[in-house]
Amino acid sequence: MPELPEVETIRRGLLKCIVREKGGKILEVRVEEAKSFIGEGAEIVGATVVRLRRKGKALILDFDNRKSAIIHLRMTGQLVWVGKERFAGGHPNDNFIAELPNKQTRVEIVFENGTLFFNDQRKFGFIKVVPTSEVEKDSFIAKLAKEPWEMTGKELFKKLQRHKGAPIKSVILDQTIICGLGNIYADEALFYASIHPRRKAGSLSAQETEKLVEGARVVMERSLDAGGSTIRNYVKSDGTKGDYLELFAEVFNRQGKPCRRCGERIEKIKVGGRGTHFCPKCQKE
DNA sequence: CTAGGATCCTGTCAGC
DNA sequence: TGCTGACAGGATCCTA
Repeated sequence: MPELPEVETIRRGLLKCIVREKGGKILEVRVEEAKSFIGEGAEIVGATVVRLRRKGKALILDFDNRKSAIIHLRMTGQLVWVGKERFAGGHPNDNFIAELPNKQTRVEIVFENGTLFFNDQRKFGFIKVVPTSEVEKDSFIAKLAKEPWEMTGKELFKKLQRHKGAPIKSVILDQTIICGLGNIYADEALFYASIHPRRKAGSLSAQETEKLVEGARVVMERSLDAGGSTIRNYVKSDGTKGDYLELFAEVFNRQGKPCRRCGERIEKIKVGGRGTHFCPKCQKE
């Protein structure tokens, strides 16, 4: 579930918790689910986090011993820091505020000043320890395309021609084409650009493609602004769950509700096996 | 090479 | 109250 803005929000939040002296050294790594941790926990015991990076939806912890941890949350992963303060991000469920560890806790990284919990209901996510020099060679990282802020409309337009028969929604979900969008922001970006999600990628004009890249930037920035504060509120709260989607989503999860641009009812269909939300009037096929 | 579907896994919700 | 099937903010693997 977590897409680029959620991962970036986690990165910013964890900067204050685990980098250098903030979290201190790692004392112990507890792996509760073997498939959630690739490598040996012992490789990072005694190490300190010196840098937190993000590549698309992947979070990268660089340690002071030439090792790095690549973390991918996939659908239901979440990271919860429990120290003096509590900070949580990723898949929004009750684990944000629940007692930890619990049934969904897959890995615990115990620092001197707190513990980082990696929870993941569906076990699709993972933490992978590799030499820092090998991060860029990782099979997933190496294939990542540019993020929308670095990509021009022209570049995307050119890439679309190689997948001209596929629905545009499916194409922009492919991280090797454009990096960072997931199911929410793909729908939101298409709405922004007034493009029907089932349109063949090859049918988009250069101008539409330009608008689509712009939309990707805008909707993710909007979420970044909303997400950061909402997650803080979420954690600080007494247990009330705020739906931060409501703060920025125009179409996602709004099926049956009126389009904020034209009043038409938002529809939900299936595209490439994924639930897809759009306005039939603003986004003509 | 591309496009599309199945698959990994657990949990929740709607409908009977 | 069970049971069943659909679905879930991701990515990869397999097949045609």
